[in-house]
Amino acid sequence: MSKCRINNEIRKLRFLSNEMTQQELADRTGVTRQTIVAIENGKYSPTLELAFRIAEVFKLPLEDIFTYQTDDDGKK
Amino acid sequence: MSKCRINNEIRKLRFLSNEMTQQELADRTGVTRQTIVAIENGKYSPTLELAFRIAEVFKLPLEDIFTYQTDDDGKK
DNA sequence: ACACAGTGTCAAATATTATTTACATGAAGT
DNA sequence: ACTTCATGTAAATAATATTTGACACTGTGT
Repeated sequence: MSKCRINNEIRKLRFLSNEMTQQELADRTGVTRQTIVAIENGKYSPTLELAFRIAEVFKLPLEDIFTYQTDDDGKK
Repeated sequence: MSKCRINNEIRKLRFLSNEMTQQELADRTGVTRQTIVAIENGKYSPTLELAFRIAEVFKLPLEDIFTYQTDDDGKK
């Protein structure tokens, strides 16, 4: 198919949320800090469930945090 | 925390999409039919990546297909 | 009766993601 | 210099998602 990737705004959103630390986001989503680090840095993408929990912390729709990039998405 | 679950409208959407079969959705998302069955029937939730691919097939935002139910979600 | 398409399920194997533990760096404060 | 805090990384392990292959059930058509 295509090399589609998932980007996320977690790091940005942490800082906009009163500079929330990785540890706090980890606590609030029920995972370890290392998991947050891995996701922020694109090591792998989270399960749908974790993605929803993160979205909930920031009180944003999931797609405001994670974006899926397709090839035909014509971004220049 | 809470027993939060992820529901999906895949089965419904397949029928609304010209009665697409599980096999066709599987082909279009690059997974096996068993994976689609398991997700439709709530055996487990897909990875974020697969969720995005499914959303793409139906040309709908991810959150129109998968919904996360929280305890405090809109309950009075 | 027979074949076939669509679906459900099950078990075992593989792939991917999550967790733990531990160590490292830089910035800020004492 | 020393400590604390936030962050990055790596390896081993646990947990979950996905695949493979098989078999069964129902409805439809021949």
